[in-house]
Amino acid sequence: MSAEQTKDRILHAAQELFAEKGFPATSLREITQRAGVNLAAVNYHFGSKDGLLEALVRHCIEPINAARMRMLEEAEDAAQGAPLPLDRIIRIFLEPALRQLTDCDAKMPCILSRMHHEPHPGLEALMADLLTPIIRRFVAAVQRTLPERTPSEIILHGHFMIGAMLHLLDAQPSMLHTMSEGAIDVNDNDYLLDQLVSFCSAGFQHA
Amino acid sequence: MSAEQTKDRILHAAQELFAEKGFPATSLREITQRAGVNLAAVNYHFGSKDGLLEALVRHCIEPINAARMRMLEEAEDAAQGAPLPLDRIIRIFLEPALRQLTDCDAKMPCILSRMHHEPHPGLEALMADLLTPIIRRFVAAVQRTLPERTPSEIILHGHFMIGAMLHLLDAQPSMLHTMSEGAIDVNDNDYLLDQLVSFCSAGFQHA
DNA sequence: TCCAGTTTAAAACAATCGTTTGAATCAAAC
DNA sequence: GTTTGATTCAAACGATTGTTTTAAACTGGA
Repeated sequence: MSAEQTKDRILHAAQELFAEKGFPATSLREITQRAGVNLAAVNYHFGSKDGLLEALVRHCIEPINAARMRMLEEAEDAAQGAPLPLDRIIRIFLEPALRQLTDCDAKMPCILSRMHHEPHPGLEALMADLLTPIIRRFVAAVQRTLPERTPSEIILHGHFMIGAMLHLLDAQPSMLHTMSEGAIDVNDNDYLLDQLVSFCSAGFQHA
Repeated sequence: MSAEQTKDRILHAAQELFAEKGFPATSLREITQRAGVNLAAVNYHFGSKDGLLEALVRHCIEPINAARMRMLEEAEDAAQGAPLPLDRIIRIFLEPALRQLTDCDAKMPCILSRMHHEPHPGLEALMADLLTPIIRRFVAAVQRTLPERTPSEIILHGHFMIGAMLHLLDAQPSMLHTMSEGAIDVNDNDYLLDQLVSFCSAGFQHA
């Protein structure tokens, strides 16, 4: 097995287990067993368990943020300087994250929410580093659409939006399913995305 | 020291440490040391570390839910059968939770968010048991105000609202503070509550 | 074929974990 | 003052943790 294959299998197993049980409750033996590699491979390839976590965070977040940046730039280019509709901006922010639910192995709780809520030393700073440029970019876009809003208001509303998104991504679809007595199709990600975009768009524009 | 004092000190120390570092990463030795009690006291009074977690969850959640129930019933009684304004319902749901931020020791990350996101076996079911009656009660109240909404829609919007609330309660005020370059006063809980209520009220009423 | 560098394998490391034990201590009832 | 039950204490238990070590297996270029 090549080195890249080994690293990928470790990352994949770690993503599943961290999402399912959290970082401290997951042992390296569990990860390497599921990945089918030797225990020492984690320390060899990633230096430490903490190193694996940081690599996993980057591995999961960076593609999402890259997609957000690309889609926002394409939309702004196409608009030729005109402000984008608010729901368009919000959808561009939310869709790459929610798409994880569709692309990932079925039923896997999403690692993205776990990364935001895992209280690990240094992780919050790393997440802030990865998210700050994206947030600034989207705040600027919203400000062009809602010029009467202050940046602080937009940031606070974005905070609410991210919270709603993370909670939807979290391992709680069962809660939604049981509470609605099966009426909500938790696998219909297009519907969930539409509803979330509408909810947040209205929230941003509140009187 | 009486037995009740011992249990309270353990609960208090556990609340701080679980909120700060999460459940699996917090050792009983750390808790008992901070509480100033003997290590064996946890197993004596709560049976096990898991038993302590369950007791803490009930200790933290039940007062909030009791306040929600009481305030909603008082408001409905005063309205004499008329539907309550939406923002009134939402404020009654959010305020008892956000008040924790004011009442708790300053700067303490809120345990409420951690409890929702800690992936511990059995904890999700316990949280569902504690929250289900409250949610059903509030869904019924909202449905009287927004009769054109289906229960499923209200539940989904409530899900978004809870996500926004938990993210605000989470240990991320520093993120808000730095992103807004200090313009957002993260200690002004009245302002944060007002904004969250407005955001969610608009979200519930979206076209 | 040989060799240098890389990756894996199994075992052992010290440290820490939750839990249990049994004696010591406490408070109150008789 | 003695007894009884509840509570606290220090110590130790076995198990598991992340990490390191040593040798074996593999890799691709001369």
